[in-house]
Amino acid sequence: MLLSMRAEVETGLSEALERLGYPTDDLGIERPPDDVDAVLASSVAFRLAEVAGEAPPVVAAELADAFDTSDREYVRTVRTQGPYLNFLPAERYAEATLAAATEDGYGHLDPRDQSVVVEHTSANPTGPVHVGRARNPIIGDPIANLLDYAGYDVERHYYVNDAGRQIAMFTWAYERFDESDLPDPERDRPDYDLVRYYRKGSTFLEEGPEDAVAEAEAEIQAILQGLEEGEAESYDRVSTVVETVLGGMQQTLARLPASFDEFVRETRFMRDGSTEDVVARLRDTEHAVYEEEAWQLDLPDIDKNLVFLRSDDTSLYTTRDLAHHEWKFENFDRAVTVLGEDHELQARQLRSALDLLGHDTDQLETVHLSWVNLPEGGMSTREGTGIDLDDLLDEAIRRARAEVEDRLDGRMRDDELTEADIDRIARQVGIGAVRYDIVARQPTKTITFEWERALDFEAQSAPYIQYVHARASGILDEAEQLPDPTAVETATLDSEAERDLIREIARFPAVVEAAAEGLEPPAVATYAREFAETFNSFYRECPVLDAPGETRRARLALVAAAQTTVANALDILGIAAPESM
RNA sequence: GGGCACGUAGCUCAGACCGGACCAGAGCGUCGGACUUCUAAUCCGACGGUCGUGGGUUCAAAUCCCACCGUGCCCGCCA
Repeated sequence: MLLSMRAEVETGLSEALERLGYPTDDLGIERPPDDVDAVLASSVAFRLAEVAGEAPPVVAAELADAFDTSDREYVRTVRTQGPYLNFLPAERYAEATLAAATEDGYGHLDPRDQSVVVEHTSANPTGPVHVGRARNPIIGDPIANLLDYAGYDVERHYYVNDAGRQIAMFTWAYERFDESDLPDPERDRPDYDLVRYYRKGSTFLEEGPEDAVAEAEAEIQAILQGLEEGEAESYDRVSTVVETVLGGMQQTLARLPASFDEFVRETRFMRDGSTEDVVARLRDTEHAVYEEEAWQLDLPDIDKNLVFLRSDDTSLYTTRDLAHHEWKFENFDRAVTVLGEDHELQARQLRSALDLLGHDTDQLETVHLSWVNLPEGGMSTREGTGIDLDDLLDEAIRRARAEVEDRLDGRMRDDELTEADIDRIARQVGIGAVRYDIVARQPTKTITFEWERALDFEAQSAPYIQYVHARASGILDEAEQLPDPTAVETATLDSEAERDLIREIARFPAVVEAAAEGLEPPAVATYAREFAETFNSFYRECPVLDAPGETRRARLALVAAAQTTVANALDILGIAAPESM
């Protein structure tokens, strides 16, 4: 609803400015501070002061007079407070907000008829997903959700690196070593099973006898060549390892949950000839140079040359990724990629090379994530350092369960939680807490992973927000009959707590719009927390079920609207909204 | 050495892209209060900050520009 109100303010203010002969290019519309009784404000008067030859407050008063509120649906009055213009909402604003927010899809913007592919996670299928990698789906999934809410047709892709050296080495190791040479797997799962070969192979190459290592290198090289030449046998050997490990990784990711519409395999772009085709076209560009027996691109504004064809005529990761992105451009209007910060240079080279090939690279956006480190250092699948995401989730659920059981005695609500409820709550709260801890922070900031903080259920955390949903659900549950939200007297909702809550509900679609625009899930996380605070004040001050007549009806409608809003905000973040906890 | 990012209360962060009611807001921690009232995973209060440092632009700077300091990442015919 805030979006509609803003549109009215924009046209109204433009008209007023025009009438007075002022420029209309900068309306200075902003959100007023919480203690101001307005929904929107403008600071134009500051900038107009010089043109007008008057002090800002004088200009503001002049504008307030010129603003025509007679035909406005949502703007009731314009008031000045010093140099600021404050726009106060009409009762219709509250009515429309309640009506809109009780619809299940509240927060979804109008469809745009534009497709976007969100690629995220894309971790190499070398072993179990660790906590460092988990930042990618935990931010990538909400980015996809956000674009979906913003009206795009979204597809979620996981790009599977099945053609690289790592995978060739893994394949060799898997075939070369025997199970009896390996330690027991940490879990009875295919990715935990196979990663042992990967680690064993990696250690062997570093520490093994010289001639055996040379022999292994030759075998790895042969696998890579086989892939390059399109030999079916090489593809089969590699895919045994890749598909098995990937299957295991998907089980972990599904717990978050993060799911994908398509797993796009890198080898696809070797087999269909598109990588070769890219190479041919790159060679014809004026930036192509042949140096040290390899084809390279001397890209504008990038110091480092990009090698796109090795001296042995094989392609590189980035070459194949170029073919991959040309395919994305053919099939989607926009492409968003969520990558680790170590790919920053590679992403710039990719963009620049795509530009060279004649693509509109404005369609391509990249979100870079900084590392999640342990207090003692980084995480690595190959070295086996780091914490498996499964372990983190298990521990989170275990602690959440202990918490639920602790609270059982002091529980005021007289419902009986079944064993199944306790399981459900532990899972929702435990996993929610892990996700919120990561999604709420700016991706550019390095995270040092600490158990205590990641699993703090009382901080600014998921359970705090989930609790609001449970409280709202509890009230609605007991109310039995819900009022028609379009037929309640919103005027009875006149306390500060009620007005604040309406205001927060109304702002949700605008939050979605801005967060989608900037690809910023943390903005939704912050909103959800602020929303929860506002709801909790309302909850404390305004009894719903025991309120008299029309007040009860109106408050019930308000609680229903709040429940939908918080449920959908959590939905964007990929965090469960518990009915009870 | 070069490129990119980050630096805000003791700790973890929001605010920065788009300067304005911010002489800066949360949470944790510490201290003190509130459960006969729709779930206390809640709420209320107190203590706590030269917004890394220095300069500049502006009527106005946490926010924009420059320099410096500190930290992370990258600078492979790896991915």
